[in-house]
Amino acid sequence: MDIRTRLISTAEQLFDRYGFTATGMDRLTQAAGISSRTLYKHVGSKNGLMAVVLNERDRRFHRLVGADNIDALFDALEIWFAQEGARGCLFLRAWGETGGSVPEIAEAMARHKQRLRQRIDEIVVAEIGRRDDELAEAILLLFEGATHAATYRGGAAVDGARRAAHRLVETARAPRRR
Amino acid sequence: MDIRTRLISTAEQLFDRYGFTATGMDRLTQAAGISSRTLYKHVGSKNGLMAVVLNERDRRFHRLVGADNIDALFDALEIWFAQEGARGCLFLRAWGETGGSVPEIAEAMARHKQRLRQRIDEIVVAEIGRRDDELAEAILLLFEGATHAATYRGGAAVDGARRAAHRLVETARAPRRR
DNA sequence: CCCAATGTAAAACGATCACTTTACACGCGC
DNA sequence: GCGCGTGTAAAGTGATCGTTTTACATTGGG
Repeated sequence: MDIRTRLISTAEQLFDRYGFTATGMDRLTQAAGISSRTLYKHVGSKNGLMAVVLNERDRRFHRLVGADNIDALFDALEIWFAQEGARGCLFLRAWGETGGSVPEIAEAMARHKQRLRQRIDEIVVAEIGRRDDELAEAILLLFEGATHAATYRGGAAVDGARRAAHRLVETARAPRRR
Repeated sequence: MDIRTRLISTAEQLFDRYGFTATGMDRLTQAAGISSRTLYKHVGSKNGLMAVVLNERDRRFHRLVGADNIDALFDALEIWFAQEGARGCLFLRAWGETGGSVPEIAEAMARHKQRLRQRIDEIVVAEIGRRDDELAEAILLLFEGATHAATYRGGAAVDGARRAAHRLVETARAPRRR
């Protein structure tokens, strides 16, 4: 495995499991099996590494969340949690741990959330045949909610989100009685 | 103001703004205007302080989220964010930063989430006149989603969650067509 | 064949970490 | 009026932080 890839995926795992600030560079270099000199040649700094980890995770995330219907969206989330565990959104966690004051990290998180919203917009169009901002916002909130509630409620949170999303899609499809 | 109260509310602010691990004890004692000796007499350790902060926040949170209808629930969230800003759930953040391995903190977060769910159960009963686990779960997810999405979408996230919750309540009130 | 690139190991950098200790000041109850 | 509880200030604990440096190995291409 490429040394940079190994570094990034090791860092992602340690950051996710133990937190960003709590994960020291020594622990990281040791786990990745590289010297600290090499690490700094590759990513410049700890903040740089965090940003690289987040951007790589974003790509991986959007490769997984690729289909265009509600079920596929929440299935992807369920698979993600089954594979890696649920400890909340890593982007928000990085942003929170750095007080939002590291530009590269704040930008990585903003980009990720913006892309997620776009993905959901596309799913909404595929589901009901037109744009619906209110519905998309609701699905985003359910997705975000499931991401975080899954840390303490497990996979049931994803089920609940999927069911609620379906109900909302139904009411959006049917002509509103009002 | 009582010295202990001042310590706890100062700590809560710093932890929330800059992160738990990133906030050092020196910065904390200086901001609270107390000696480190006094701090350790009161809360024993940094983890102890974190747990105390969380439990105190839980009390304050449930004092605010006291009413028993959907609007009041999300109004409370909106007020909370207006007063203190939105940086995600502090309980989940503490749990994540400590890797879930500090019992006092893990318990504080579990208690908080359990009480939140109970609160929502009561609101559901008040709204539709009977228990409805699926609806309660959905509202919890919307609440959790709004809490986290508000960090990057602002108050609009709370509006969206409230509207979605209302729609779900409507469909739960009406006899299900199926 | 040698140079440049890329890696390692290990020590050192000053700063900061959570926490303890020493020494001293005040106020209140018995 | 003395002791005790509660506070401060400040130095010191050893460990660990992120990062840089020094010195040396390996390797592939011109």
